[in-house]
Amino acid sequence: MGATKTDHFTDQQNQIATISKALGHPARVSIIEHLLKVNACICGDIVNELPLAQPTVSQHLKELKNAGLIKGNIEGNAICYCIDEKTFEVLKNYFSKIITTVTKQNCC
Amino acid sequence: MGATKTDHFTDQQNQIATISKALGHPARVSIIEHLLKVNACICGDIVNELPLAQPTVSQHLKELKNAGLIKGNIEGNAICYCIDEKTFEVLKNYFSKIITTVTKQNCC
DNA sequence: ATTTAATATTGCAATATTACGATAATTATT
DNA sequence: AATAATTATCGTAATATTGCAATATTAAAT
Repeated sequence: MGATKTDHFTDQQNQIATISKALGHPARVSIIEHLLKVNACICGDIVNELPLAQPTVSQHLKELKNAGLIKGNIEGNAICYCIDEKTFEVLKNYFSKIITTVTKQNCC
Repeated sequence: MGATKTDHFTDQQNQIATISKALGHPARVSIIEHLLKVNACICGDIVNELPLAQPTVSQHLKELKNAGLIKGNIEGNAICYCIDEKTFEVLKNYFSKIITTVTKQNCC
């Protein structure tokens, strides 16, 4: 089959999975790091930075945006993309909770 | 094509992507949460908890293990799986760094 | 109104993932 | 040694992802 039965899982589980999935490709991690490096938000020169064609980069940006990891503001005919910390905080808080819960218990 | 050119990205970018990808499926997030819930580490009753067949669960466990998110200890004829905090800490620290870097800069 | 520049969309091929039935492997119990 | 219990692997079908050329869209500049 191959159908992912999202309806069998909680909203939070699906949310964490969706965000994580968006970060599950090195090109998208690389885009995030580039947006971080250029201090202010940047637009289309991500294409020049990555070894990928323009449509491919555009597609990756779309996925990051859908996951809420970046936001894009139209500036003239260019689009200014930048990181959306809120979504990263969701992940960070989730993992923090896991870590503190685990260390309290004795395992294997 | 569809080939993911991992060699074009840094080791850290590939590492973050690999770990994130493993968490990029609600079933695997659900497995992590179940391991967390049952306090001590648990073995095969994950199959009973999830709406998935035994081979599917086994496959998901394998991916979580390959990503370093869980570890499995043989206990008799069963296998005791538990969370490996170290890998979650890698993610947490990475996202923490992103968050602090972003909030320092003014964006869009 | 054309042209130019920047980004998105479409269409398609290659590959990867997901899921599960059937079966194998491993170990404990009888 | 045979059986039962537990987990892994194989094979395979359905679906999703990745990547890019070609093309469309959008907005500024001429």
